[in-house]
Amino acid sequence: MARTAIWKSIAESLEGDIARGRYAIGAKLPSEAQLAATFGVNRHTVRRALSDLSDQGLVHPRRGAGVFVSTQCEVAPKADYPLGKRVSFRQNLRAAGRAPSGEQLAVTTRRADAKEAEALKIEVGALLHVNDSLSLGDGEPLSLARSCFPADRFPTLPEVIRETGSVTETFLHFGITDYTRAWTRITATSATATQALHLRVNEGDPLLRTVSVNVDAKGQPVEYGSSYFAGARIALTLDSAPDDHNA
Amino acid sequence: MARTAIWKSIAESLEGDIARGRYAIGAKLPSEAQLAATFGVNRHTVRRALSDLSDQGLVHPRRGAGVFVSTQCEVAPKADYPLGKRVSFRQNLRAAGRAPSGEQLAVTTRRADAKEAEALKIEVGALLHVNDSLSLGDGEPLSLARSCFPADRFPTLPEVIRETGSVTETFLHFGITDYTRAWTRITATSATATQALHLRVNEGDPLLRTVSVNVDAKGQPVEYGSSYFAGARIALTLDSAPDDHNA
DNA sequence: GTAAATTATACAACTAGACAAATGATAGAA
DNA sequence: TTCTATCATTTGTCTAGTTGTATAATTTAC
Repeated sequence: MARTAIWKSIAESLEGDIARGRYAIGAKLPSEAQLAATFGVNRHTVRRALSDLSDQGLVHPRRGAGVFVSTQCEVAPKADYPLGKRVSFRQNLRAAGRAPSGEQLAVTTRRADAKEAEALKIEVGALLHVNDSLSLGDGEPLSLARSCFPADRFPTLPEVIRETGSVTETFLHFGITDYTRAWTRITATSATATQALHLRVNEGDPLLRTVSVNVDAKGQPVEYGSSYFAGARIALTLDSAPDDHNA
Repeated sequence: MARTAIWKSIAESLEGDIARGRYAIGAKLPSEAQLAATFGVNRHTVRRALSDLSDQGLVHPRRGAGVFVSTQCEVAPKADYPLGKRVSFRQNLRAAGRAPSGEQLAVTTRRADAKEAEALKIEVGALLHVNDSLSLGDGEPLSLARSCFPADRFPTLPEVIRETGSVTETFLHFGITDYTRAWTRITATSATATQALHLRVNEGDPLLRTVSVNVDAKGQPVEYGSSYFAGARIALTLDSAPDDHNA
C-alpha cells in the first residue's frame, strides 16, 4: 500500500528543521554521510532527499564544501510537532475523575479477570463495578476512561456514580476522603474503530494509554483505571520539582 | 490430503537452519534470488516463507540490504521503564531484566531553535551539541533518542560522548556527578518512515514520545532530550507520583 | 469449474561500494 | 608573507545487487 518513501520523510524532516531555525540561513547542513548515519539510511537515500530540497530551492550544494541553506527561503512553519494542549497529569486525572464536562457512557457489573483482580487485590471472579466515561475539554474529547471498583466494598456504587457523575464524590459517599495513585503505567497504542469514534480521531491514530491504581489512605486499592488519551491533543506532563526533601 | 504448501516447507527448512546455527544471529541470509534458485522455486514463494519467518520475529528484512536473522527469536514482554527523578537508561533496563546496549548514530553541532533555547535557558541561536542515539535491550531497538547540550558549557562534548558513548559518563567528565529530571512531557505519536526504520516497527505504528529536561545540582539545565519509544515494547511506569499537598 | 497456490515479468526503492572532482585546512619552503 | 604540495573531507557519478510491489499467467487441489 505505497508507504511514504523514506527519502520523502527525510526531506520533510530536514525541511522542518530549517523552518524551525535549527539550520540558519546560509548555514551548512551536516554532511551527507552524517545525515545518513542519523537517519539510519544509505547516503544515496539522503541525497535523494537533499535533491528534493534543492529542487525546491531550499538548499544548494557545493561540491567539496557541503550543502547550505539557501539565502532566501521562507519555509512555511510545519505542523510537524503538534504538541497542542498541555494538560498536567494530575489535573487531567482529577478532571477525568470529576468529569466536569464529561459524559457517562455506561456502568456495568461483571466479574474480575486476572489482571483486574491482581491490581485491586481481590479474587479472580469477584464482582466488579465498571464505569466507562468520556471526558471533554473545550468540547473536544480528551480521554476515554474505564474505572473498575470492587463491588463488595462499594455495593451501591452504580446508582451513586450515575447520580453524581463523579468518582471523587462517589468515593466521598463511601467515606473515602482521600485517595492517591499507587502506580501508573503508560504505553502507546493504536486507536480501534470504537475508540476512534469516541475520541473523534481516525482509526489507527496514536493513543496514550495509562493504567493506574488508586488506593485509599490505608493503601487499599479502591480503583483500577485505564484511560486512553488522544495522542495528538494531549501531553502528560510530570513536574518532579518537589519530593526530595519530603514534605 | 492437504499437502503442505511449498512455502511452508521452505519456512521450516530455514527455521531449522537458523535454530541449528547455520545462520548466526545478525547474519544475512542468502538473497531471495539465491534461495529461490537453491530451493528450485519462484522468488515469490521464497518471499512467502520469509514473510512467515518475519511475522514470527525470526528474521528482519531490510530493503536493498538483505534479510537478517533477528537477535530476539521470541517475542519479548514489554519492558517497564520507570520514570523517576534519577534517570539512568542502563540501570532502568537492567532492572527490567534486559541487557542494555546503545548505538551512537551521530553527533552534530548546530544552533538552538526557540523550544530548545527555552528548555535549556539559553539564547536562540546559541550553539548546541546534538547527540542522536539508538538504545537497545537484548538487541531489540527500544528507543530513539536525541539529546541537546549547551555547547558553551560543554565545549568538547562531541569527542567525549563519542568516546564514552554514555551520557552519564560524559557528564561525569565535566564534573557533574548528579543530575535529575526537571520535567517530562509524554505524548503519543505515529512513527515516521525513518523512525520506523530505526525502531524496526511499521510506519504509523504508535510511539511513545518523552521530552524532558535534566538539570544539575544547582538547577541549571544541562540536557534537553527527546526520546521515541517503540510503543509495543515499552511501558513507562510511575511509582507513587510526586504529591503536592496543595497548601 | 473454481479458487488457491505458484510462477513469470517488470519496475520501484534502497543499499553497497568504488572512484572522480572540488574544497578547505595545514604544514613546509621560498 | 606568500606560494605550493599534501591530505582529509565532501559532493557527484557510476555500476551492481537486494528487497518491495504490482499485474498477470499458469498450474494445482478439491
